[in-house]
Amino acid sequence: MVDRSALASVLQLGFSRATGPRKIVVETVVAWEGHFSAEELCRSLPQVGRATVYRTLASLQEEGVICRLMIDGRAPRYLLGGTQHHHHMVCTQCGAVQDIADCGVDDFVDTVAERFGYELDGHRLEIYGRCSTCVGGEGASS
Amino acid sequence: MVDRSALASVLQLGFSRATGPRKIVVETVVAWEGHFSAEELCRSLPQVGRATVYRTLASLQEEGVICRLMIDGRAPRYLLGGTQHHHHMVCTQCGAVQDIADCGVDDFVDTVAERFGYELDGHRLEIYGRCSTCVGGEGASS
DNA sequence: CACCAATTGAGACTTTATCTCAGGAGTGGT
DNA sequence: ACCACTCCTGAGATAAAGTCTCAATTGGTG
Ligand SMILES: [Zn+2]
Ligand SMILES: [Zn+2]
Ligand SMILES: [Zn+2]
Ligand SMILES: [Zn+2]
Repeated sequence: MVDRSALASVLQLGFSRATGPRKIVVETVVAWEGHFSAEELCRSLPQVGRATVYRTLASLQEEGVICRLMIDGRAPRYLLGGTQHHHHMVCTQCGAVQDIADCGVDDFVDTVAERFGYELDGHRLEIYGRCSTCVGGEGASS
Repeated sequence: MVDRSALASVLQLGFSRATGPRKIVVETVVAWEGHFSAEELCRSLPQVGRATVYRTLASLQEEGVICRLMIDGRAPRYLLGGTQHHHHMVCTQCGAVQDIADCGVDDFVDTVAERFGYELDGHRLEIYGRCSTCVGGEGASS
C-alpha cells in the first residue's frame, strides 16, 4: 500500500521548487497501476518534456518512492513503493509483478560477502515464473 | 574452470556451419579475462561484423557457455561459464565479479513461488559490495 | 510586482542493439 | 578438385533508450 499523502512531502525530491511539470509526473506515477517504463510514461505525458520525466523518475527512485525492475535485456520498468528493501516475483507470461516483502536471503548474502571478503552494499533478487492466472488459462485450453 | 576442449562442440551453436568469423568470436570470448560487453567485444574484433558478434553472443548464451550479467542501468556484461545455475558477487567499485557456485536461496524461492501460486521458471540473485582489494586500498590511503 | 536562480523542454547527440539483403563461404556430392 | 546449394556474413540503415545543451520560462521571495 502506498501512502499518497506522502506525495506532498515528496514533490520537491531533491529539487528546491515544486513545479507544475513535476507535479504532473508524480501524480501520474502515483496513480499508475502496475509497472511502466520511462518511455511509456513519456508517451502518456506528451505535455511534459522527456528530460523532465527522466529527471523526476531518477529523483523518485533516489527518494525510494519507486523501485526499478530490470527484466532481461528490456528497458528498466518502474513500480511504486521502493521505500523498504524487498524483492519481486515476476510473471514471465503476462508481466504481473508481486512485491515480496520479506527479504529471506539476507543471511545467505551475509555469508557470501564474508566468504569473499566483500564489504556488503546490497543485493537484488528477482524470481521468475508464471502466475496462477496464466498457468490456469493455459491449462484450461487446447 | 571452463573446459576449453568443449569449444569444438560448441562452435556450431545452433547453426549448421562452423565458420571463420564465429571461430574468432568464440576463441576470443573463451580467452577473455573477466567480463565484457558486446560493444567491447566488437571493438576488439574489428575484422568481425557487429551482427555476427551479437548473433554469436546470443547463441553462446543460449548454449550456456556464457552468462549475462545486468548491472544497474549499464549495458549487459558477459562472462564465461553459464552452464550451471549460479549467482554473482559484484564489486561496485572496481567491477570485479565472483561466481557464487552454490545457489543458497532456492528454498526461499520455492516458498515464495508457492505462496503466490506461481509456477517457477527461475531466479536471479546479484550481490553488490566492495571487494577486499578496494576496501583495503581505500583504508590505506588519504 | 519584480527579480533571479532553479527548472523546463525541443532537439541534437550517444550508446546499444536489431534488421536487411547482396555477396561470400562452408559442405556434401561427384 | 569442383560445383552447386544453401547458410552465413557484414556494411550500413534503422530502432530503441537515454543523456545533454542552453535559451526561454517560472516558482519563490521580499
Ligand atoms: Zn501472469
Ligand atoms: Zn533482500
Ligand atoms: Zn573491487
Ligand atoms: Zn539460485
